[in-house]
Amino acid sequence: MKNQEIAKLFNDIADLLEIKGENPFRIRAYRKAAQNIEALTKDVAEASRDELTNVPGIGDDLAGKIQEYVRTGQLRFYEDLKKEVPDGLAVMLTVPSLGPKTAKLLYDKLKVKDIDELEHLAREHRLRGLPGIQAKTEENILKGIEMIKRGRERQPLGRVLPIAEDILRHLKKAPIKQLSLAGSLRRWKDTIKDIDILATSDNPKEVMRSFVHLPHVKDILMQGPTKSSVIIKEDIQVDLRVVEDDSFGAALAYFTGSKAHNIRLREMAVRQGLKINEYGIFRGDDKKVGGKHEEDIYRVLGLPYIPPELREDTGEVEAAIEGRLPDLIELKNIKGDLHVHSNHSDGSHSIETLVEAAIQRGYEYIAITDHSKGLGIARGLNEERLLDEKKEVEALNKKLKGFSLIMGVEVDIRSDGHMDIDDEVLSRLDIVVASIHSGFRQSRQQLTKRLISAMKNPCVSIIAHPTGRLIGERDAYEVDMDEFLRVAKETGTAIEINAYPLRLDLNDTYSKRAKQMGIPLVISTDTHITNQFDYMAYGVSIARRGWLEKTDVLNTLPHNRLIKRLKAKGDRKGIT
DNA sequence: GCCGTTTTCGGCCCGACTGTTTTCAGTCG
Repeated sequence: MKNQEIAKLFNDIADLLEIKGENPFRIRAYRKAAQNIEALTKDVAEASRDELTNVPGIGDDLAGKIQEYVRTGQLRFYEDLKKEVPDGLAVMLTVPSLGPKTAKLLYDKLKVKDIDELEHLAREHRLRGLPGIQAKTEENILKGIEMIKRGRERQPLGRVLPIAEDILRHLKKAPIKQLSLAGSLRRWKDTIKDIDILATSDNPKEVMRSFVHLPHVKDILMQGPTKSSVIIKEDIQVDLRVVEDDSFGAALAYFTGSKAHNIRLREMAVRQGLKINEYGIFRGDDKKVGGKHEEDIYRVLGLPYIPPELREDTGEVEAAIEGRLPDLIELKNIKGDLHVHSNHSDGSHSIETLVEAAIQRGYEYIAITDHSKGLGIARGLNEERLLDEKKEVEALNKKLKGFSLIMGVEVDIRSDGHMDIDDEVLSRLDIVVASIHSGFRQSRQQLTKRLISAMKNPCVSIIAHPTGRLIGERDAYEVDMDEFLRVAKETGTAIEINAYPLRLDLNDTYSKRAKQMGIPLVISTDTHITNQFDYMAYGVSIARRGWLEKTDVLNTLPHNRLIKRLKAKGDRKGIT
């Protein structure tokens, strides 16, 4: 897919236009288009001109630019633009507190065009004296550079959420009435840049004081009467906003975002003679018609409530208008976990212990899917040990009431595309989860071929963590996702949304695409130790962000129907 | 640069905080 590439191109163009001081709405058009292309499930390289202009935010001009880029591998307009704006100047925009105006000023007056030079001049106090720049600005620029060096990239949701919840627990000691996470955390985005918190209080001043004095805080970025920002020890920015109780809903909607979603709502509001801000929704001049509850905003606009996970302006507003919002899957719909490791391979617990933990979580079943022999490091099972495990599972199953163990394996897809366990043995299992654990550096073609050969094996029920990404540690390996999804559909193979916080693989965008194509999905945790069963919430959040409903996910089915579905593939009876 | 139950031209979301200013521009979300 060229989508990411083109999105980056448009964002780069927007940066350059900003430095040039171009019309801000033109700049916004590029950013908007970039964002929509990024979220698009269809490959723009294969889209017709009509299909392109049908994408919101893409008109004739940008469609032409996309086609030029797809056809020639570059864009004349961008190449010309780069000649006008010196190389590397756009990088300066990554410094917090330094925007396009200042970057341009620094270049015009001092010929500064990269961050090292900027740091040097700031240290020598040679920036001050320029219009609008004094000691404090110099200091802030140095602080910003410091932050970049520490690396403020996005962090995995699973790492940030527990920290955020701990901050909430501490904040509750302040005189607070209502308290909520907002921002991308509340939308359950898979990576998080900063933690947004909203509170209501009769004594905002005291809340702000408590906030900046939390034990987590390393540095205070700003502190105002209703809004403060700090950096915590984990190098994450935390923003706290305090409003009155009567504005809680409006503020929550506002701070949950996404920005693009909010802009859509506000545009709708303006057309209806309404105005939305963080204090409420207003008719005409200043008559407040809602804002205490988040639902007010949507109700007054004539829309059904849109869940936070959908608020990305990727079609949810249109769906709301047309009354076709999905009835999103919920954690409580999940009836069992289909990817679980025991101490037969690299898990920490006996199968009995896993069963107890699963029952505690209200599950009806789990699948035992230990590694196959190719994964020596994980004490993977050969055919013989696998069949021994099967006997143990069968014996346990006889003793269990109201709970079922499903006997399976996580079979390694070898580098030549063969399964690491004999087909005859695979066919005797209830479920076969196949995945790639080696040869990540193979070509896109080879990797795609391996996945396809696994899906064409009638014994393989599910492809686990299909792109192999580990957020912040390892990029997804190269797979032709179009081809992968097409074959999944053709063979009736289910695809896993792996809920392990560093994986979250499939991601939200591809989950949505898989759903649209009618491919069955499962949500599994890849549990190696019992408390990892709780990662299911992260998997469900990806599913919700992918617009999935209960009926799109196989492990919402009761045990007998699940087994039928899984067997249907091998019998080539099709999926019902 | 996009877009249209006000519009094919003239609009385009809204406000807090900071620093450098004597009333506001720049940045951010």
